This record gives sequence, structure tokens and C-alpha cells, in this order.
Amino acid sequence: MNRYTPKDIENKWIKNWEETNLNTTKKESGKEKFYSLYSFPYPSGDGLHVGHAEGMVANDIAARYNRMKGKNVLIPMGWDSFGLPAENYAIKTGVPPQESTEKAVKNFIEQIKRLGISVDWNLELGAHRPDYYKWTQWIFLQLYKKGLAYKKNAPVNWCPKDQTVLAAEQVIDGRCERCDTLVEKKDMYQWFFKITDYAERLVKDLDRVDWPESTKAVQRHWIGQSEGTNVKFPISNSESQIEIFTTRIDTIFGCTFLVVAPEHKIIQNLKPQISNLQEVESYIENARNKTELERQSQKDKTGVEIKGVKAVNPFNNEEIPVFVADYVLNTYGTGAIMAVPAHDERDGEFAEKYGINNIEVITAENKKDNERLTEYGTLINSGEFTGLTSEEATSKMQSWVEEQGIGFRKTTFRLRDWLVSRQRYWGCPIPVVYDPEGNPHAMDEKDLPLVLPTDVDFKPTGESPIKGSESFKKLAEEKYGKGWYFEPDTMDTFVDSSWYFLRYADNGNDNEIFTKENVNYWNPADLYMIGAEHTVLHLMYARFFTKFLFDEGYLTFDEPFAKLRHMGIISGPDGRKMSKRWGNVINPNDEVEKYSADTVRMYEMFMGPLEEPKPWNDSSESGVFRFLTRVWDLSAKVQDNVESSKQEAEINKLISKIEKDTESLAFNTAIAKFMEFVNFAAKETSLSKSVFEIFLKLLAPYAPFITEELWSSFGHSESIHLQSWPIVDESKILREDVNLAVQFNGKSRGLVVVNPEASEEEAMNLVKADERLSKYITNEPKKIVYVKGKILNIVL
RNA sequence: GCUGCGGUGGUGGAAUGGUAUACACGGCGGACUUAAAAUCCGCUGGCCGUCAAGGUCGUGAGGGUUCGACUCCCUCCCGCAGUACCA
Repeated sequence: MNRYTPKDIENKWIKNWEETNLNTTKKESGKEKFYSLYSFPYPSGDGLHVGHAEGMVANDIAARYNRMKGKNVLIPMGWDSFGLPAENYAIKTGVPPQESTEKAVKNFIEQIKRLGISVDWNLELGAHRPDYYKWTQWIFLQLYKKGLAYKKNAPVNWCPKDQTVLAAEQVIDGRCERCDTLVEKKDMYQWFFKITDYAERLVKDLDRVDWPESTKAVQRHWIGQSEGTNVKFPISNSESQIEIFTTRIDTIFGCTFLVVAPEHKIIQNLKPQISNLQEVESYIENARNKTELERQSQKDKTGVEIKGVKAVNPFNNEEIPVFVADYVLNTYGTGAIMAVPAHDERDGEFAEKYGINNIEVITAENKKDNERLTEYGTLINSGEFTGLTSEEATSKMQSWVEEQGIGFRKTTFRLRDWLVSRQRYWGCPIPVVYDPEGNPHAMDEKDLPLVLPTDVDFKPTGESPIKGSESFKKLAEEKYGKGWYFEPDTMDTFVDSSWYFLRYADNGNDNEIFTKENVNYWNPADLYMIGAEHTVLHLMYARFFTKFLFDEGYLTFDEPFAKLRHMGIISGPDGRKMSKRWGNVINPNDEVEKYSADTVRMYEMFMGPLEEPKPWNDSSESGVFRFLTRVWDLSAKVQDNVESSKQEAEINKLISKIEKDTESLAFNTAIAKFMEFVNFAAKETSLSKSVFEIFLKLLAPYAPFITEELWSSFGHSESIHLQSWPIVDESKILREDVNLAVQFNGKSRGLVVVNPEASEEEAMNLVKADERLSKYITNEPKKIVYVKGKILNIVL
């Protein structure tokens, strides 16, 4: 028998599979479909990392398994290829992003092929290619038509280093998620998508998808649905009112002041009444200049009373002061709150500082003195509502404000509209043109794509580099007339990745974004593998787009990812996060060179549960290589006519184990079971060919190369990957005697070997006959618990 | 603080009500070899005990439910991740 030489074997089969179009997507009638989707990777110049490999291999095992199970399988790949790294590289080196991106893509494709991922490369797409972004622009136009894409002047998050605005979701702890620079607030005229229209559905429909609970929880939290009440408080001596939002209307008798956000428009309306206008205005000016981080991290609450203005509590007609304070956010609720210092931590803290009084209106049985009760309880000091529970009072008070016409029940969300403009070059151009007066006009669909110009200077200036493009200017004037110009901003790259999964099956279709037939056949994805870092942004935006296209009648489903799993983050061998800084980065292609692609695939799956974080361990990896070598060596023992009921039994048991584990993505335990089988088979003097061939089929999704080579060495001309998944033959599984654990009072004392169908009496007789066990029987058993084939517990 | 996940040998982990530690790594001992590598075989949770038979403890801690608990329930501790003035 020759030795296992993976490099030659693997390269041979990569070529062979390509030549025979093995991975071409098939859509045969009468078959179920399986869509195995890997999240749109950014084609970085550094190449594939172990996390990519982990997710892609999981997708590939699922794809190959389902193919053998007789399904039509789609496993595509594309590139989230717009974005800052390529542009920054261009600024540094002058290499156009088009060029560096295509180079990186080429490298990615080679690496993915080398891992044996059965991607259909005919369907490969890239966000940066005009044949793709034509349709990104098309979606923009559809949103625009429905009023869901709009332009407004708003204070936005501005990253001074990247020289662009950021979405709320891209600001982490007041810093730019990409470069960690402190984000500034800036008023700008920008494009938004009205994702807030979908807030309720985005929360509710999470109940329908098979996703990790943690990911759903993060999305729910981000969207932040709260049930509450809007109530209008009249202003004394004025027509104006301040509308507040509260989730605790039951505490309204304890409201001793109102607070409005510094940006609240009511302040402008009340100006003539304000006696300390200068103080109020300087506070507002001050708050405006604070960065997001400064506002968040200040420990003390600050604020100023708006003197000369009093609000009236509609429940008890008492006059209360009004403050402006930046702990109230203009972007949430109505931008104004009723403050109840006795039952809210924040209001309490503020009231203490500014000497405002406290009225307790809620009590509970076990409440201590001086304790601030923030939970529900029973109402006190609340007029006719006194004595009611918080729940009862909430419902009565809501009815009352509705009757009075001064308020209503309201569901409020934390989610804000999605700011999509970016003042950068390497992104999808926004398909909008301005007339000489500066009014925006949507482009006509037939004029798409609006192609990114190449005559630009990449240096960032705070405005899009596209502004300087002569060709862009010329194109606009030729098409629309003198003085017309294109929108120079590009779209957030998250727009590109919000719909790519819908395009694969129709990639290259220049007439429409996709055919309904294809898109609704393959989608939603049956397995979406994506890093755990993408829990809010991409997933929420993609769900929004899908729901929009569903509403527009293009899709028959409104959740894009039926089943989603994260791959656990792999840390370095030292247990630290892989980073160039620590020199602990494992490059999957180096590992392929060192051992084989099959080894890297199986090791990454064997490390631990797919979703758990886990450290890389070089010597464990060599254990997987050892396993594959043992598989290879086993083939030398294979003979045509070996009759072994034991081997038949073992392989049939293995079929159902591997099937169960593969379906539940428990790849680590599946591999352990392969190893157990090999440990068994290695002890046999000869191995039945039919048994070994079943083994190879089971292993094929995991280790596609070695199995293909051995399969072909047995004289098969058709690929192992085109074979059907083996079917368990129950009759071959031996009803062997089993070890029955024997316990006394729940303590294990030994075992007896019995037929799994043995009666309790038979089992007891065996125990009595066994000296080492019978010695424990000191008196008549009080109770005997017998579970066939598992346990015999004798209670004394 | 809140939300979610987790805590099992020297290490990665297995077992979701039934012999805790499968599988693998590492370690120890042995075979083969001039030697090494590779390969193969055996042992490998702690403690007591003659390396025996056997006993005993043991899944973060403490309680509970059960014939029986890593698994279910309660209280608490610790770690990781996300999030944070959201009214």
C-alpha cells in the first residue's frame, strides 16, 4: 500500500472536480432544496482566516450531506467588496480599489477551492461590480418611490479620521467602530432609510426564526420596543403643551417636574416666556458641543430650570417646573419626560441635586424606609387611583387620558432610521441627480447603473472624492442639462450586503434583479453561517430589505435566514485573541500546506461545538491528521468477500449516529464517532469492502479529498460526492448483550451482562448470583427500579 | 445595572434524568529502530489501600425535587459576550 500523500491527491481532485463541473448547482424537479449560505466576506488582502474556514467548512459539510440525501443544493460565494480598507490602501499606494479588490478576490477563491468547499463559482458575485450594484441602486429607487429613502438635515455622527458620517449602529462607546476615533456631532443633509417603519415586525418576526437566543435578544434590545403612554402637559399662560412618553403612568401623581431634551423644539416656541433665556441657551449650546462619549460618561446629571415656564399635571392640576437636561434624549420617545424622583433612579438623582421635592405614590409590603421603589406596587397619594395596583392603575389612567383627549397608549422604539450616506469613494453611488437649484431627483431605472467614476483623487477632504470627478460632472450635464450634478456620496456598505443572498441564483441577470421563480425557490437560507459579531447591523438591515421586497410583491417570504448559526471565535494557541500584535495568528492555508485540507477541515470541526469559542491547539490538529492516515492505512485491509456480522453491525450503527450528528451540526461528536469506528476497524484482521465503502460515504462530507481518492482506488468512476447517503439496515444491528449498571440506593456498585430485553426478574437473578453484588443485599429491597438495558437500582 | 451564554480530568471537550470524564491531545511505560521520527500496544480524575481486591470523594458553592441529578428547581459566587441615562 502506498502512503497517504495528501498534497498530490488534493490538487488532483480540485482539478478533476472543476473539469467535471461537479459543483455546478442543479435544480432537478421533484427534489427538495437546501440553501447553504456563508455570510458575505470582505476580501481582505490578508486572505482567509480560520474563522472563515470554520464557517465555510460547516456550510460545506451541510451542503455535501444534503446533496447525498438527494436534495438540490445551493452553496454560493460572493464578496462584500466595497469599503474603507481598499480605499485607504488606494490613498496610501495609489493602487485603484478596483485593482486591489480583484486581486484579493482571486486569492480568496484559490484559498476556498483549496479547502475543498463545494462552491458553485459560476454564481460568484461582487458588491463592487457594476452588474451587481446596478441592482443595489435599483432597490434604492424602489425605497425612494415608497418614501422609505429620504433626505433630511439632521445631527449625525461624524468620524473625523475616516472623514465620513456613521450610522448609529456603527458608533461603539462614542467611537468609530472602524478606527476608534471619537465621533463628533455634525448637522448634515443626508440620505436615510426609514427602517423604523418596520420596527414592530422586526421584533415580532424574530419568534419565527431558528436563530441563537442571544442573537435574537441583542436585536430585540437594539430595536427596543417599549409599551407606554403619551401624555400632554399644558403650559400655564400659554397655548403650548409638552408631550411626554412614559412607561409608568401609574406614578404620574408623583411627577414633580418635567424635563425636555436640549434639542427639543418646544424651547424655541416658549422663548418669549423664558426669564433666564441666556442661561438656558448657553446650556443647550454646551450640550450640543459635547461628544457622544462625553455626554454618556458624565457621572453627574446636569440641567437648567426653564424659569417663567410651568407645566400642569393633568391628573391633579398642580403646577410643576420644567427643566432642560441632556440626560433626556431628543431622539427617543417625545424628547420629554415626566420626572418622578420617588420611583426612578435618574429622576431621583437629578431632583436631589437641584432640590426638587419627592412624592411617594407607590408602596409595597416589604418596602424599607428610604428605599426608592422602582418596581410595580400599590398606589398611594394618587387621588381616586389610590389603592389600585400598578397594573390596574396603568390601564385606568390610559383610558382616562384617552377620554380626555390628552394622551394615548403608545409603543415606542429605540431604533432610529438608517443613515446611509457616506462621504467616501469606494461604495455604491447613490442614484440621485440634482437640478441646478439643488433639488434631488431620483434617476430613471433604465439609466442604471450609475457607474463609479475612476478619475478621482482619493485623498479625503470631508467631502466625497467623487465631487472632483470631471467625467461624472460631464456625464450628468450631458444627460440632464447644464448645472445638473450627481449625488457625490456613496451608500453605506451594509446596503450592499442587505440583499446579496437574493441575487446568487440569478447572478448575471441584466434584465431584472432576480426572477421570482429562482429567488423564491432557493430562499430563505436553510443554514446561514455568520460571525457572532454580526448580531445587529447586517442581520437587521437584511431582514428590513427582505420585508420591504416582500411587501412589494417580489418575495414570497419575509425572513431571509430560516436557520442561523454563529461559528465560535477561534483564539490563538496561547488562548488570546488571534492578532498580529501577539504573533498568534493561524493562517488556514499554512495548515493546509503542513497537513492537508481534509485535516484542517476536520480539525476545525473537531475542536469543540461549532458555536463555542475555542483555542487552536497544534497537537490536537496532528491527532486529526493521524486519524486520516489511519483511514488511509485501513484501505490496505479491505477485501472483497469478508463476512462479518460485527462489522455490519458497527457500520449500521455508525450511519445513524453520523446522520443524527450531521443534521444537528454536532460535527465534533460525529468526528469522535468516526474515530471510534476506525479504532474498532483497525483491530480487525480484514475489512469488508462494502462496509468500508459505506464508511467512506459517511466521511465524504467531512473529508472530501481522501474519501474521493480511496473511492476511486476501488474502481469507481463516478465521484463519491454523487453517491446517495447510506441507509441504515436495522436487521444488521446485533441485539448484543449489554452492560446493565447495578446500583444500590442510587450508588453504582458494578454491572451485569444481560440481554437488553431481559426481565427484571432475570436481571435480579444475575445480581443475586454475583457474589460481588449480592453482598450488598442485606435486607429485603424496598423498591427496585429497572430500566431495560440501562439501569437496575435496588433500594434497600 | 440589564440581557444572553457558560463554569466537568493536566488540556480541548463528551454525556440534557440512568455506569460522569466518550473522542482527541498531553503524560508515563513498552514494542520496532544503530538512533531519531513515524507507527503500534498498555496505563492515565483525586485520596486511602501492596502498582491487588476493595473503599471513598468528585461536574463553581449551598440547598431542594427524584429510586437516581453535570442534566430539573431555588439562592449565591465566578468568567465571557453584548448593551447601557431609552423615561
